Amino acid sequence: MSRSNPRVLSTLERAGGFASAQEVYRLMQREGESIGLTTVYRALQSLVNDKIVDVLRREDGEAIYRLCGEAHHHHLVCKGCGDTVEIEGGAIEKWAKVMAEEHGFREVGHTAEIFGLCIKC
Amino acid sequence: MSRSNPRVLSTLERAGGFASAQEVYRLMQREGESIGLTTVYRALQSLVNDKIVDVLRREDGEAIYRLCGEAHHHHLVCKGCGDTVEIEGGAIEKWAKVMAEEHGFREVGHTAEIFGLCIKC
DNA sequence: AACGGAAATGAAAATCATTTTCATTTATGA
DNA sequence: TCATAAATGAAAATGATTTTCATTTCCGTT
Repeated sequence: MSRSNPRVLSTLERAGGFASAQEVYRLMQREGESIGLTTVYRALQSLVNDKIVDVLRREDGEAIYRLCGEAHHHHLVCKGCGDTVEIEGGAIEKWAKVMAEEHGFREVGHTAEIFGLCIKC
Repeated sequence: MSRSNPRVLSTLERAGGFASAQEVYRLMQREGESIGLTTVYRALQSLVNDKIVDVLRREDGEAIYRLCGEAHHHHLVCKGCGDTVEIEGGAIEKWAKVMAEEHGFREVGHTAEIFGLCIKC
């Protein structure tokens, strides 16, 4: 059931913990690993399901994957270079909770991301 | 030079200020407007260049456009039936601003969504 | 060791948004 | 009126991602 291919995971780690499926694939090719693009996609999806990996979007819409700690957090992403800072989301948690209650929603989750230009860009 | 087709802009407005290129196109078709998909894409790009329109990404990577002036709001989406409630995000705005400043980010935007099960589901 | 079914694999084809090409039409201004 | 630039859109190209499907690998059971 678990298609979380460990070779894909370790390649993603080696990539600095931040790469697209295509990049992971190319990296593995270059390193002589024998793997199919499809398998890379499936492994990444699986890692996302297992919450081992996070998925974001580049400005051009390409999905990028990265290792993710267990703690629930949010991201501050640079539109220019893609640099990412993990940030605290206490305010969001509260906001989501309040809003959901106000409208009678249960089993509530949320997503939140901030993007802008970092100092270097 | 300005390809900011006014018909596209007005359709985007009518769409609630939030739609993908494909959706704008379909909407215009349905309303009997004669326009090509290519032109819709070009018009939207142009509107973005002119800072009349903002571009974001859906979770699936599709680009969605919205009027810059539109009151910025967020969504509370039901996982069961898909019902959506527009909600105020004052807390988020502040949070995003503070976080961005803390890390020296400029030209900051954000996305935030809450999902859960509504009363009916 | 041999068998059988479930899961994993990957090549090739399909999908889908978006971009590019290019021939045609429309607008503009000298 | 003419000439040239800009706009248009159909069709083809692109590129990421998903699906299909035949094959292979694993594993537990005889």
